[in-house]
Amino acid sequence: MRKPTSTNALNEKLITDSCGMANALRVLGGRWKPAILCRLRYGTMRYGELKKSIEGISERMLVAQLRELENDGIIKRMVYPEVPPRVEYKLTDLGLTMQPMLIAMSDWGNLYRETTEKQMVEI
Amino acid sequence: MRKPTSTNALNEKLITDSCGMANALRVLGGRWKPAILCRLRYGTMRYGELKKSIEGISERMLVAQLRELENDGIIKRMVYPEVPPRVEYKLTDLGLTMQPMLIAMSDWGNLYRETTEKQMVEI
DNA sequence: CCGTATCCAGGCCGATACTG
DNA sequence: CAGTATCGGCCTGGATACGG
Repeated sequence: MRKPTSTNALNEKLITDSCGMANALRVLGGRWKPAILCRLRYGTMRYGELKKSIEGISERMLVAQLRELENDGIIKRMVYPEVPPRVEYKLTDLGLTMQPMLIAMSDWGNLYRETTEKQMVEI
Repeated sequence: MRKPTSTNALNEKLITDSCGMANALRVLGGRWKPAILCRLRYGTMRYGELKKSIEGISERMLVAQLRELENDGIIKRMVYPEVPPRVEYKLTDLGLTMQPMLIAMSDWGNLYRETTEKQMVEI
């Protein structure tokens, strides 16, 4: 960046990359979205299963984060007209394309924790 | 996840992965951190260069995000005792290990934008 | 079982002014 | 040039109670 031969090309790449990262962060950056996405990587789950599986989450936030992921096209919500009601969530095809990114983030996050000895609380 | 043979092993993996992602998000999740990290990927930059390069950022936020990245061990701040003062920022070795993750995020974010036709503003 | 509705606290972040 | 200091709005997210 000090003395680039082609400033315009580099600037375009910077913008593209920054926007890409910002896009990714906007979609998966939420207090509980990592936990939700991790769980749905292994298959379909019901609302109640998610709630029980994610310790500490409130119903308000679970619904809110699920709705955002749904609106962003990452997960699909399937309602079965039964009594008692059943609602299942699964990744969409677009959601499945996140896998390499999610693995890269998980790997680096774990490397970071091991390197710095800082530990996180969230599940 | 519906009927796992070994619930404990899966739960541990879920926790590890979620914590990893949460760690990663805590470190690089900030309004301007994508922009900063993208720029430092290409080499050392001065404070003023960063400020000029990142459109719309205020000095307060630039300093704040730089300090957080520094405290998290991602970037190094180098002060040269000259007049006028000169301060340079660069990625640490730990910061360099983020590259695969950053690329994965940038790639997916761009794929997401192309797929959904949603566009972002941030640089 | 699967959610909504309401209230509210804390922190993120922008704008502005000032300094070694 | 490279920052600090201060104020204030807004949005995220937590707690709690209620509904189909």
